[in-house]
Amino acid sequence: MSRTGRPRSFDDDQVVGSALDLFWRRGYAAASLRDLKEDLGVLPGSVYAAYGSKHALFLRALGRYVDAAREQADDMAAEGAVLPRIRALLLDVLQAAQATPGRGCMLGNTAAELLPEDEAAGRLVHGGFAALEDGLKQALQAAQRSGEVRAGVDCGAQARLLLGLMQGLHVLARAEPDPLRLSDAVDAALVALTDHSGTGQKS
Amino acid sequence: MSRTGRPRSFDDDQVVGSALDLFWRRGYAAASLRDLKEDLGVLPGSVYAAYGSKHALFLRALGRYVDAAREQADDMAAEGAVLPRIRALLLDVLQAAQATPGRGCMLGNTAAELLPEDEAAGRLVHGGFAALEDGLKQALQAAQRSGEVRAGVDCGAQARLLLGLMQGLHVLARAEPDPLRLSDAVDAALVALTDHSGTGQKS
DNA sequence: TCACTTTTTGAACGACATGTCAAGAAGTCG
DNA sequence: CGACTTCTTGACATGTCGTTCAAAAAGTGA
Repeated sequence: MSRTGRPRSFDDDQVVGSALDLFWRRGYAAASLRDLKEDLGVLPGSVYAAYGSKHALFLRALGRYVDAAREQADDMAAEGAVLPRIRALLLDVLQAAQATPGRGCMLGNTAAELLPEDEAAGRLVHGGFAALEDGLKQALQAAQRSGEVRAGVDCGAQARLLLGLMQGLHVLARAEPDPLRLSDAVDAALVALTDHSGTGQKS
Repeated sequence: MSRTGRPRSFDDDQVVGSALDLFWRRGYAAASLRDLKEDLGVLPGSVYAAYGSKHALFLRALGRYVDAAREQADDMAAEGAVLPRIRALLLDVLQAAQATPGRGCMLGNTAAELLPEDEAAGRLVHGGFAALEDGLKQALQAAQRSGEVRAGVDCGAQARLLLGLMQGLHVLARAEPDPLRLSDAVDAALVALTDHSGTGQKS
């Protein structure tokens, strides 16, 4: 059935998308609803009528980011070689830091600014991290079955290590004039996963 | 020579220390000077007379944190086994997250909130990260000379990896109800540094 | 066309932020 | 003691924030 009354003048997806962009760049507290008006022409009153509060809009935007992270996590164990894909994922953190500085990861940004006080945001962030960790773990396990990853490796622990490194790179890259300088840390994390028979042994 | 006039009623070190504690817990923007009054009894007017601005006081507090990080970095290559000390350093991140949640690392917090816009803070954070990276690298190189670390290891890259993991753990621990769950990621990063002749090889 | 419903609009509110300032308090030095 | 200097104090200026609200605008359905 159709609703009566004046229709919305803005598109919900566009508003949430622009809100995500704004919160991602500036953080939650530093992004004001008047800034959103600048970006979208939507006045605070309309935001309140549509979403209830600034915090509710933030959770919508964060939820969209988490959905995107979930998709990325699901694509991680796709066909083909896994390790190059994980390598590209981590190097992309550094590339993005160089191309568009000051963004970082919305999950990490939110964790640093609002957790653990903000429980609703905490649930979303935790879900995003859990999805990424699980995606990495599944991908590593698949790679282990195909022989791409050494047999003795604890894929769960390695997934947590890689996720931790990823978040750490987001942070370090902010303070680094040349983020790509950190690239060799990615390779250092990955070489431990592959087989090195006949190398690095005592004579 | 002694100065004339009414003497300060507060101790500079105490104020900077309490400011550090406050900024560390709440972040820069969310910590107001009136909060400092609550903690110390020092009114905003006195803060401005003594330090010039909220931002200047923040830089003083951040500078103190960086000094402490430098000391920690210097202690890293002390005598005795290095890897257990690095392991303890990383596990302590998780322990601290469990014992006193919501603090994280002041360097990472500042990077996430203020960088790269705030250039003065950026220089301090960069210096702190550089000191930690160099401390880890020096420690790993010393451990390599003593045979504790395998010969083929790139200590610079490993230092960046460990620093990245450390910062990442600070972030992940905020969203984790049980931070110690991430402990195995620390060991996963460290086992790659030691010698494993005769293990993990194909039959 | 005309009631009816919903959204938009812009002003306004109260709370709180940083930063300022004049007056009083509390020391030091001749 | 008394002049001088500095610090403290609390009120205040100014601005911005999230949020609310009444009135105008713009649709829908009979």
